[in-house]
Amino acid sequence: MATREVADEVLPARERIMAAAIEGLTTLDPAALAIQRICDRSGVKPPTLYYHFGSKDGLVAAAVESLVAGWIRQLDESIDRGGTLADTLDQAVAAWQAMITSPQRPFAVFIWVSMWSAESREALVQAREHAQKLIHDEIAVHIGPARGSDDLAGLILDGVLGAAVDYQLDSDIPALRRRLTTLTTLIRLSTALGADPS
Amino acid sequence: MATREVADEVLPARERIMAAAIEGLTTLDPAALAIQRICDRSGVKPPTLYYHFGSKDGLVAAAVESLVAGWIRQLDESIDRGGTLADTLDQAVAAWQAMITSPQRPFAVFIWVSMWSAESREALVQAREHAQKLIHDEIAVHIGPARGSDDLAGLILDGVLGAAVDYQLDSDIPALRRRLTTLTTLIRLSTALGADPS
DNA sequence: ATTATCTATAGATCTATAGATAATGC
DNA sequence: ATTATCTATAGATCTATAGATAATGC
Repeated sequence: MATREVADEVLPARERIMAAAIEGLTTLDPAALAIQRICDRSGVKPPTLYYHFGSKDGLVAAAVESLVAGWIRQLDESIDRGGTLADTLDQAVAAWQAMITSPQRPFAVFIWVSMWSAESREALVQAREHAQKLIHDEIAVHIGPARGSDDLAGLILDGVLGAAVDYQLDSDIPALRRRLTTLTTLIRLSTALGADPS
Repeated sequence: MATREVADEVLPARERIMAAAIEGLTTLDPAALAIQRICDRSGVKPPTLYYHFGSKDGLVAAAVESLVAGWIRQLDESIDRGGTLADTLDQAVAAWQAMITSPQRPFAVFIWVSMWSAESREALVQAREHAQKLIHDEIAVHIGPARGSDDLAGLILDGVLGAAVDYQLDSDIPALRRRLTTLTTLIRLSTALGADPS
């Protein structure tokens, strides 16, 4: 008998399959998503996988949905409401850095799925909107509802996405940190001036 | 006989294969990169492809190298040296928008390859550095060599990358334009203050 | 002689399913 | 009776190559 690699044998098969699919998605190698590999890692035979998820696309969609829910939870928890703007920004940098460098590579999965899986695109659009709203609300706490503050929140998100792509390319943590702090510096600058890009 | 889809029959086989591989890469569907499909589209049999490129990885690496060279040429040509900062930024937005929305989707390929092909990563790192240097030099023309201006150039690139990911997700051209102009507005703001994030 | 291309196929995958069987809940 | 899992396999890929043959350059 092969060793189960991903999940403990006591978990229900459905959850073991999910865990193995998520593990495959986060390795970022499209070939790693093979049904056979997922079955090997979850100690299950293909018919069991198809019984629970219907198809490979169905499994990927379910795994992405689970990942997205986790990201949103993680983002919500990382927001420290009530501090100064400087504190909030420092904590945001720490949270983003942790997400970008974590082994689950949420941003990399986000980017990869946004290009590969039309079926899961809607879930990603909603995750993006949720994240942008979080950032926007946090800015609004400190500078009030300024004109253009929603665009500013979008720009911050883009900067973080870009930094995640860079990190995927060079795996350079000091450079990542510099990119994120450059971003927050610019936010500070911009909000100090009223965040009105016109 | 099947119709040749990608390149005219008079081109040498090697170039027809390259054209088909690039077309496959830019469709962004990993499955579309199959050897058989590339052969069908270039009117060639597999042994001819292997004769010229040795392996699938070799072909992908050659195609990426060709794409990267094209991107760099395109970026170089899009720089209008000698105008005001405002003119330069307007033209940069137009050039970035054109690249992001072009059918060859250079940013999407860039991002996709950066995650998928370890072999081609070095070419992408160099392309990124070249682009950052271009942006940096253009800023330096207008505000002089300021402290932090290289970080600012990196941030601009990240913002463009992030906007490209967003566009991949929602295909929303007005939103893309807004994201890019928000970015250039912030550059204007930042350079007006001396581009010193400290 | 060398360079380029083909016919034909090996051998390893991959997704998915038919049909049998075991476990579970009423 | 229903739910969950298995054995076994179909059928369609996929990458890559052995070996024959045509085209080209000296």
